[in-house]
Amino acid sequence: MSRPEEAESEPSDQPSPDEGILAGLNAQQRTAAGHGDGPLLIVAGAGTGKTTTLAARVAHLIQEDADPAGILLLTFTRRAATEMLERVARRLRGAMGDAGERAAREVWGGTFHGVAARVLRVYHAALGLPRDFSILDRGDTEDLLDLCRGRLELPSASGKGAGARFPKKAVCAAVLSRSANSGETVAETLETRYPHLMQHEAALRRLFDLYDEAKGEQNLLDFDDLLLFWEALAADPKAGPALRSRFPRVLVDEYQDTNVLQARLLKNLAPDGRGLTAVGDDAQAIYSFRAATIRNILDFGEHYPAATVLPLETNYRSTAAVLTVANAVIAAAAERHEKTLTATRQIGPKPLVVRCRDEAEQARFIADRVLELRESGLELDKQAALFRASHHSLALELELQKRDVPFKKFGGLRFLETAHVKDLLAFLRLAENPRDEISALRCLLLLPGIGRGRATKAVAALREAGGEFSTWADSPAPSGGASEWTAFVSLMQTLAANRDDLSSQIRRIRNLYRPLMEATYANAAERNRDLEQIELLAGRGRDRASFLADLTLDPPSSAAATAGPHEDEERLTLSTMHSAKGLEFEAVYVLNACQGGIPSDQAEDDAAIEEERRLFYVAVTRARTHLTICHPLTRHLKPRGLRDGYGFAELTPFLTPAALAGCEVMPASEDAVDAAPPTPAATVTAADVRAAIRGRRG
DNA sequence: GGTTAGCGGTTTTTT
DNA sequence: ACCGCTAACC
Repeated sequence: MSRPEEAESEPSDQPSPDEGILAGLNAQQRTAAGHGDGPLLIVAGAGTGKTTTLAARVAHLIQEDADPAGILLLTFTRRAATEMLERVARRLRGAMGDAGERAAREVWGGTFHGVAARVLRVYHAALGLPRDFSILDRGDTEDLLDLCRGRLELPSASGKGAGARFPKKAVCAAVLSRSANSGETVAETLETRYPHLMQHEAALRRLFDLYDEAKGEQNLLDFDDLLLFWEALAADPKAGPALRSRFPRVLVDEYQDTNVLQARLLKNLAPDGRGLTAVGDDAQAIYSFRAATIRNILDFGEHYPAATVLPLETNYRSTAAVLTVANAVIAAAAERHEKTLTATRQIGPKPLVVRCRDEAEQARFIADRVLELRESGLELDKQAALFRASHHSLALELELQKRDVPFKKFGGLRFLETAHVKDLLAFLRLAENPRDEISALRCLLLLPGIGRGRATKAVAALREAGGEFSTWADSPAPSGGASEWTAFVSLMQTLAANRDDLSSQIRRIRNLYRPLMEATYANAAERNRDLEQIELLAGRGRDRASFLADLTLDPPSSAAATAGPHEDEERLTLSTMHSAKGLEFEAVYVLNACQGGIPSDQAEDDAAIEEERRLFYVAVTRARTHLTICHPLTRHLKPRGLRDGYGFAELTPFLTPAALAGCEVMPASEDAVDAAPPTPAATVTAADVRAAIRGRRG
């Protein structure tokens, strides 16, 4: 694709041999990539070639003789790490040939959690941790907490009595995780975020203690443990120095979305900041719900007094027209690092703000426009629809389905979080770690004739037998499901031996599970296809433990993204704004840009509204050329305590007059011009009016 | 005693 | 779609 309108071309990862490893970078990028050993913060605005710069910096370090296996590259997603390391390899190949490419593969790249797991598998012995711990995802954490709550005989979550209500498992997990990630005590977290639960502080702390104990006994670590154990190792007076000399270089991407725990970990990995590089943009901080704090990036200079702070301000992604609107959106933010992004791409259409009658019209409009651009040569792969909450895309999904437009959806309920997928994996996880009681319970409860009572007893028997599944063969089969029980016990014994190829193990599980699934789910055939995907995903010769860990730490974001019958078919992207972080598209459609859509109606205090503003900014800055912001005039409302209904929706306040001045505002159809503004219900009804008309006729 | 079916009240964003 | 409760059923 040629883009003659560009004043400057995007930095390239294929340097010509005479320009050296930093070839193709602009002056600001070159300074950042070539910086020495001191602590470095790169404040990189949206689309300013952050990935290019970071990749060049890693390549530069390796060329300057840093041991690639001593470089940690911490990114927000695994995909970001993979992409970055590919770019490092490309640069190094130019400078060092094949040896350079091999060096790039030695870098330890991944998410904080992924790298933590890898570090702990290597250094487990230093902490007296077993090497083969299993990793709990969010759902597992909740289930185990729930189990512990039962053991403590705490009041249940939905008791009818008004005062006695104990928080639900999801809330308990949120409190615990927030406290771990923010560095606050449980009491502080309750006070600041959950004041209505303060009466339960003592009970919650007992619950969390028991949960920790259970994890210890069952050889489990949750997401937060991965970071906490890594931090403990780094902070240790004996092990810490060894870890530091093993990894003298640490580079962190998306630094604005790190939390107190992660900052503490980094401080322990590089106490004076030597070898530390952080890259981020305070204007794109959108993860405070995960305890991320913008203070990390704003206070970098105070945490590391020797720090150099370098900005990247030349935007290579978006046209000037798009950037004008983006700059106006973020200019209204309450607190921010002042920086001005300048565009290199001058020519492009004005962003559109489209008034739609309702969500259905919004869906039709977007589908029309996607196909129109597709006709003019812009592939579906280069277009994306972005929304605040996963369910906002429902109407659009229906419309696309109707018109046979292929799409893949990111964000929201994950493939791995669906019941049938979790069921299948529970068998594998139990075989891998027979002490894992959550997985054991899940498997047992699937079997006919086994409910809570028998399942609990079977788990206890397994524990006492030291994880030998043969102990189950001796106990009597339940009356209602003798054959299933026998098949299950023999399956577990086979899996425990771990002699078959992983995909044949999954095949065996599916054979047992399929009839059970057919009895439970109406759409068993569809679900069975998902399970086939897992079998394919497992591939050949895959190690079971690492397969399970990878799946937990880097879950496939959608079933369609994993594979499917038309794997390489081009598809439109549907994504939550959160999941679109770091990506770019030629054409972006923002859905539900209305009050209650973005900002979400869940956002209440000023800080939350500011974060919604940054989220909207993230969405807008994903667009390279075509930006279409849709605003339905009526919206499905579900206010607390009221019945469902439709209400008038105002345009998002984030499109300030200054931002709107850069846009072309248009209705999607004639209908969309005159939708009713908020009007109180009239005292007369249509029937009254008809009666009056009749009366007037005499 | 223990399992299963049915019902009513919730569901932002994610490693 | 999911959780937790209640009431029928073995």
